[in-house]
Amino acid sequence: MNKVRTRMAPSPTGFFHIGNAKTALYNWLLARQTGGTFILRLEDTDAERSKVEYEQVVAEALTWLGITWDEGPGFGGNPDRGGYGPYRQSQRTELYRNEAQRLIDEGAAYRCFCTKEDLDAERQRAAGEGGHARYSGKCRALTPEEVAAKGNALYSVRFKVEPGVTEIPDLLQGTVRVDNKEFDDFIIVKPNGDAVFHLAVVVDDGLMKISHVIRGDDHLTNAARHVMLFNALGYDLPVFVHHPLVHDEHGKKYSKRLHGANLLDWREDGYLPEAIVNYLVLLGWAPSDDRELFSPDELIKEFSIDRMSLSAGKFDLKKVQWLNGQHIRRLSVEDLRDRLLPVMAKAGLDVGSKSPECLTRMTAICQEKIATLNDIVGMVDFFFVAPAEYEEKGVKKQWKKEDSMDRMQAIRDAMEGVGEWTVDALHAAYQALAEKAECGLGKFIHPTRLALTGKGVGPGLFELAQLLGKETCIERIDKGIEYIKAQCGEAPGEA
RNA sequence: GUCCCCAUCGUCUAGUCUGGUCGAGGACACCGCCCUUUCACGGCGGCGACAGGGGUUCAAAUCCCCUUGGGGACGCCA
Repeated sequence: MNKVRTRMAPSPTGFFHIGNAKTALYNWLLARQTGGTFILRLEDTDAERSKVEYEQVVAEALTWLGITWDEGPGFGGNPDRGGYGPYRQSQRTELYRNEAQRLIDEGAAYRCFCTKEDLDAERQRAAGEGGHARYSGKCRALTPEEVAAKGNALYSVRFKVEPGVTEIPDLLQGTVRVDNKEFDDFIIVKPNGDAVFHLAVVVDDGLMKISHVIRGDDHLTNAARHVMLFNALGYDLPVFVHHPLVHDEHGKKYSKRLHGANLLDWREDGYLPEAIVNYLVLLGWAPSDDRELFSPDELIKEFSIDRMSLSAGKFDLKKVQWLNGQHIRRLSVEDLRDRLLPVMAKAGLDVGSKSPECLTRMTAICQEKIATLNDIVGMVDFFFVAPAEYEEKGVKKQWKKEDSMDRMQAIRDAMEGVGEWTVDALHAAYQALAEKAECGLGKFIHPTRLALTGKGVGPGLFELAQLLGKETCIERIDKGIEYIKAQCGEAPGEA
């Protein structure tokens, strides 16, 4: 096989779609595992919708995922990278015009003087007759004299579709055959001189020597047009791999309007890029064994086109969450801590007020409990600020019982008595407490948790108390006692 | 409507090419139980699928055909 050259060719017309990410991943994976080249190309031929800031978004999304490109456009005034540039289609218009002219000269394309209005009317009529709209081909037969007679009239360039059958060599789908009569003579250059997508991709893929075109199967029909163009232009045909689209939970193409359609939504929601990479790849590919947890490096090693799936996968939030939790657990504490810091800071927690050791410890006692980075906030907020209020359910259960006050007093005393403030010492103190009262540990642990954190759930109590420090713990127990006096004093619970 | 693609538990899938080892395996979710100071994590168990119909064959989830269902494409968007 010749050197593998794959590309990702998004159009910078908005955010980076989750489906684009999946496509980018397969292209990147193949390039990386074969020692090939991965190319980023910006398909910005639609000047109406393409915007420079969206290019930035593409780069940011790819970078977040850990996808690096070997060739591609320069950003922020930097030069392009790679010997097949430029990598922005808007900078390749000359190339397209020349190739289009070549097609005209060789009789494979022709000028069409029909106006948009003409065509719309034609389409309307066709729709009314139930048939589907297609160009009549009326300019195809224009003689050179007739063309000359048009003078400076605007024209588009159409590709001449010849009768026959076009075969799309697709590594995943097998060879797909389409009868050319399914196509009308499609436009390859707009009247303003800009290339249409079909011409641009083919010229680019051909000239950039792309070996594998891996993309969503919404392009499968387009591929037939592209094959015709490749052949007419005399370029080597790449191998195609059309993979199924990512579907939403209802089985439709994942809509742009859905949360999560924007790849960066996942970063926002506290997901690890490696988890998203893992999930996305698994959505259209399966390993030969039962493993499901893969690091990007492992994916590079294991990925293969022949184990990609043919049917579309619905996006399953629960599974991504699970996978994210798995990846979180696999991180080193320090790594996890560093990823958690910005999340905490963004939530308003003053991380600067804690020592690195303290933050590491905080991370350690939560690592098993969080599914997303964002989950950390509710797990550690009480380390930064004393609880302003207590969870209603907890108060009812822990502080409104007849013996609640006695327990809290006993807890306070026990804490006072703890010499070295360690997890083990605390554990021992509570055990003694429980034994004396002849009940389970929980009877003392839960009221304590409520006083210290204001909540019913969180990290292990002894670990959290140890980190909080003796003084703070006793302070918060006192506050709890005051609260019970004030709120629950006159109205002891029925139990 | 036309063309193209697809079809195994609720979901993602293994198994299909090279029929028998599949009384269909794994994972998420769900439901129990265990562990346990909560929530998680972890462990154990349960529920749960070859879309339907015809063939071919000694034998079909696997091969062929039809039906049905789903998706995608039919732009001077990409």
